[in-house]
Amino acid sequence: MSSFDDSGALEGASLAARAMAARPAPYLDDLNPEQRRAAETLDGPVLMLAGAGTGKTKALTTRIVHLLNTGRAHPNEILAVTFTNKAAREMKERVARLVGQAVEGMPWLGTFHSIGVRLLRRHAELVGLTSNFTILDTDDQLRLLKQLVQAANIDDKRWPARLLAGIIDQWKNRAWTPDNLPGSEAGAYDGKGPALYRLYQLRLRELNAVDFGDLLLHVVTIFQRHEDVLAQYQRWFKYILVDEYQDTNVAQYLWLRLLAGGHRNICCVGDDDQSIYGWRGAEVGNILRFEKDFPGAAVIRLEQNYRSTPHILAAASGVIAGNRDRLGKTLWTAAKGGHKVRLIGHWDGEEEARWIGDEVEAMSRGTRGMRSYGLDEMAILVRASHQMRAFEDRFLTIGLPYRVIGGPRFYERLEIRDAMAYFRLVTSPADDLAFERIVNTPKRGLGDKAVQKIQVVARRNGVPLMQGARLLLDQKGLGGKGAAELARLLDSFARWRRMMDDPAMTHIELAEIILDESGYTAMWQNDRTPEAPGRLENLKELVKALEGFENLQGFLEHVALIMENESDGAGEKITLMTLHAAKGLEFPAVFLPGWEDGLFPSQRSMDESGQKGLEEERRLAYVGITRAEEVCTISFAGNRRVYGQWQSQLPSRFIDELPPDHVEVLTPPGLYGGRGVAAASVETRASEADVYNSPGWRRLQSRGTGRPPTSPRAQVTASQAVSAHTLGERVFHQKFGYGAITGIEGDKLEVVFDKAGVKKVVARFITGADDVPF
DNA sequence: GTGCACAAACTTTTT
DNA sequence: GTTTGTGCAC
Repeated sequence: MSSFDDSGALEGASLAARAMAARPAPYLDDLNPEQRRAAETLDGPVLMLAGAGTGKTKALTTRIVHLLNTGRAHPNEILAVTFTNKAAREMKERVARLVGQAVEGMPWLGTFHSIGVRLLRRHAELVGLTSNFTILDTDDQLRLLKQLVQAANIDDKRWPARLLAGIIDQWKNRAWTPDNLPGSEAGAYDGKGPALYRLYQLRLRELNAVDFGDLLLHVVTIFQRHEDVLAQYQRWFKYILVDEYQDTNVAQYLWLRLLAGGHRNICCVGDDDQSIYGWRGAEVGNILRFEKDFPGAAVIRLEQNYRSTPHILAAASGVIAGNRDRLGKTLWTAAKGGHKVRLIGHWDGEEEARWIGDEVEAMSRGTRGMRSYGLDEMAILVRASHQMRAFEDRFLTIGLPYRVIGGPRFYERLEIRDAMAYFRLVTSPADDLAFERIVNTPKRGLGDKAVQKIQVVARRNGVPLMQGARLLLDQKGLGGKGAAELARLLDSFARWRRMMDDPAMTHIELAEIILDESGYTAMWQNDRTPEAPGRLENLKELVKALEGFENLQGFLEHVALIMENESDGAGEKITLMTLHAAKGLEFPAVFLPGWEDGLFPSQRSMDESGQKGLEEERRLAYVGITRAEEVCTISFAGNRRVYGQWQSQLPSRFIDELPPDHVEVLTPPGLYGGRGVAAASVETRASEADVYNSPGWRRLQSRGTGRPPTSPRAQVTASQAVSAHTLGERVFHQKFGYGAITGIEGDKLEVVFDKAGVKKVVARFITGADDVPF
């Protein structure tokens, strides 16, 4: 079975030999009893239910080491799958650290997708591909689908290609090929979904391309149709380990079940309470029914938490307790003391950002009896990425260094994708999508019409576009400037391809030559827009990234599978990211802003998936809280701009679910001052948009959080009773229309107008608005 | 064929 | 408030 011996196999063997020689297993002493059981129960199916912060990676990596140490498997006979490259990397590092040697010899430790690619490259011909197939990203995929939709004469206004892309994705997640698509799906996409799906798969095969879903689906298909191939791998992979099992979709589940079918030595690690990828096809059901799938499975619960303080843990448990359908775990900790979860409400999103910015600065100095926290120890976790904006704006103005994780990824940028298209086209001339992308970038006078002509010729002759273009030129089907430019481009590609085969030329030089001679670099150099320099910078970085690879092909594959951006790690910065991106991470201090109904839990999630959606949102809340080690600060705003329109917000229902004993309610800034006579009268005028009169806040107050039932909002106005106006009051302005007062400075008012935005106006131009607020 | 102006649709979450 | 798509003038 030499074909299995990948590059690392040699080191792998020596590593195993070395490990085997070391009989004792001191590494096991480091584990608690449950972790130890998880690491030592090597044979047969094992389900490790590992709560947040319970040391699951430790247990998992120790298990790998133990497998090696007991001589049960060579490093290259262990299949270990993770979801993210980061998790894979971490696991490799930790195994290496435990063994005391680099683990290059674990070729089958990787993400589902990267392992899928490797398997598929080996057996591509079994699904009608050749092993040098291209991996399309979502953008290519969408463009391809758009073409098909338009060709089918479908009104893509009513039936956007995007929708179809989503539908097909879901089908692939469920391991439904065009051939085994259930009848229930017949009506999808105006009844044309199934046919288009078939067409799409056909087209992909013609292009010798696959999308992300195919990386798993094709492999499943191969395993199902070719028993011999499956048997080969069943024998080879003696032990299987799966991380984040709660995130697997049906295709991945089938993939695993097929592979584990023989010996059943499969160990799945997961936490049903942290399943947050249902929208991507993940099936919590997979983990819930593991014991049914693998009768006699050992179920091991890791419940001792080593990360968070008791208050934080209690808050998280309180929230997650609202979910049904749980396997049930009770996290506990030996730790004592610590801060309660802090809760604070704000007037609007900007004030929230302002407060958090100030608080971050204060905490980095050390306040409120807390130790001082470095910026690297703090993170802000948001539900949706657009929430980051307010923070970025604020942090830029106060000069607080921050880092965004998971924003627009490097490889997704326009210039990178263009450059990649050039590279792709050099390595695989049949890549029509790449061709279409760059024929006219930079502008060569080859617009839609020219491209259409090329397509006609190519289709008629059954050849890729590149060849079709050549034919078109030969038949003089194109005139003028366009023809000359096209000829030049084709010649260039022929030349670059020869260079690629020239051993004297490195792929880095080649990449530079391509970008240069194509005029692509020049295009940006001549561009006067402010982002042009940054794009050139990115192109340089792209070329630099090539250094780590042997050739262009290797690089292209790498980029297709790397979804995370390697953001600059230099300097102390506070981290800004989504809750999804934060899974698996931990920070001493965590801020969780935007806990408002509709935003979090997300309205869309609830509309689309009802109770199931709400439960997933709740798990997201759980994930968020459990990221915090020492300080967790939850906040919400009473008003927020949504699509540029101001909306009043209610505190999240999850806030009601926080156990009061473990929560400390903070007073927002500027809300001190005496409570005078004005308070009572003012309160009656308070608009419904008022945070502190909202049902959620009132519930909070009445639950004995140690605060008198007086509305804090009343206190504000008391101190400013000199003004005839109050914060939050609805007003009318001749020119700007209706709005709400957000700031008072003497006779100057800051008003947020429904249509006109924030304005500073003088009080006498304002009249009260008696209509129903918001 | 290119570039600009305006309208509309839109924002979860990502391998 | 943003991005993306469409229509129109050059």
